[in-house]
Amino acid sequence: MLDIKLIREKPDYVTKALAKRNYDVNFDAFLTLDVQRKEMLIEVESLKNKRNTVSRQIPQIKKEGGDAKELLAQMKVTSDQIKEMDETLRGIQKEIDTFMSGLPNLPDDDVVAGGKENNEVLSVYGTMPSFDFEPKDHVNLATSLNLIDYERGAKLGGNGFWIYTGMGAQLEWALLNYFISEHIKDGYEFMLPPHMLNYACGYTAGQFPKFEEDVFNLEEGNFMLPTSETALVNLYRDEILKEDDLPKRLFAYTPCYRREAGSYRAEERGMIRGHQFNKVEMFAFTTPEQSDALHQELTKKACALVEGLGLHYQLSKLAAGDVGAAMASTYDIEVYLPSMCIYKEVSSISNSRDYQARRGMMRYKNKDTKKNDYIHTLNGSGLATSRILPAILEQFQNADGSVNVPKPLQAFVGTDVIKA
RNA sequence: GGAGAGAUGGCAGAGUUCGGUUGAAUGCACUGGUCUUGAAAACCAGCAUAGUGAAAGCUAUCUAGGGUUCGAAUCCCUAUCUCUCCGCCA
Repeated sequence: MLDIKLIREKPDYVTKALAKRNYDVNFDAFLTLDVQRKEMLIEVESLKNKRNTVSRQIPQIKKEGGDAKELLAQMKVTSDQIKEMDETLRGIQKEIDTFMSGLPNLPDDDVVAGGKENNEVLSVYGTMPSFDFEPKDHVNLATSLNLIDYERGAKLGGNGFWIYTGMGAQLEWALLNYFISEHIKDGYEFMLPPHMLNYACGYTAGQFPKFEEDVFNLEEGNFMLPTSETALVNLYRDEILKEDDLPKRLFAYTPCYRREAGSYRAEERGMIRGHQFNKVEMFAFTTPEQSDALHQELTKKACALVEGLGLHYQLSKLAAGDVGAAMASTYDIEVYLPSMCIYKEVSSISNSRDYQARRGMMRYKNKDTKKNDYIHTLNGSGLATSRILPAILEQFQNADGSVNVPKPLQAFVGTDVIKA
């Protein structure tokens, strides 16, 4: 949610900032409505004041044996008037809320305009792997090494599901263990949240109402979380934290459930895009002053994890149009997939600033001003194992079809090379 | 799944029987002050959120949403959540 005051005071500034996302808005009608709301509000409030004042006098009049009949009749009229106006006002308020909740976050000043094509590669780690043999793709490798059972996965869950089997499951689990133990080492608090969340969680995260179609909804009204960010961001919804409690550094492991309706499955074979994948997610709650530093910290952590595995990757800063609606700034870590000759996202590290905090009323008591200010929320994958595993298979494959196990995983897996 | 109890400020906890200046007693926590070499204790003062206004103030909020009433924390309906007992169960 954007600050409505900012829209009132500097509508052109907001329009311009959103234009960087290729998002067109005109605030004229909205501002008219906003003024209308305010005028009406002042009117009802004065009516309510009248009602309250008179109501308070009535017991006194009765006590003195006076006749309040006429007053009561008058107040009945006033009361009905109030009810009617409140109704209209509710309608206007709802219209305003709907409009406000649909607006995406303002990109930071240093985020460049435009879409994906304007993403900027900041750094590259390692060298592009080269093979003196014909390298296989991860589907081929995962199948021939019996790491993943795609067919039976589809039999069980349908298209977009797979089964980690044997060493594949061990490898996946080893990745999770590696990430988790690194985060614990860094002093982040480990959370295992519910996988089914209520509507308010999706709203606060900024996914609802716009992206309701992207998640699996349950009959009970809850939905399956598309990322643990959706759970973590709601931890302190409707709460006021102490400034000394910030920043809070957390991480969670959950599977992520996504519809991925009408997506690129055909061209993205294997486990690049599924309805369920594993991810360890980092999350931070900070004061506005701390959030830039935390953004750097989370990014560094995510990079360190990929580097620890020895994978060749690049770090990009996203252009405004590629940044998620709830975010102000995002770095992507993209790992190289030889079979597709592309860099594929394994981590997105974003600063939402106060956008999510406004939606979820998350504040902290400012020590200096004694006022309640909105906190800043940041999130970053650390990391999506289901995207990392294909990269490991493809980047570390040998001519004989075996795959070298990255050092940090060897203890968990119990071997340094996976053979058929 | 069945039966019952409950939800009040940062926390605890009155108020709900019998609707009337109750945005809400009291305690704790927190903030400032007095005292003290310093601290503790004691004492004094302050301390919910949001909207609106230059301010005084006004309006709303006692889980949420409806209703009754001149007036609702208090009465009625619905939803959500929590707890207890029974049943079932990893």
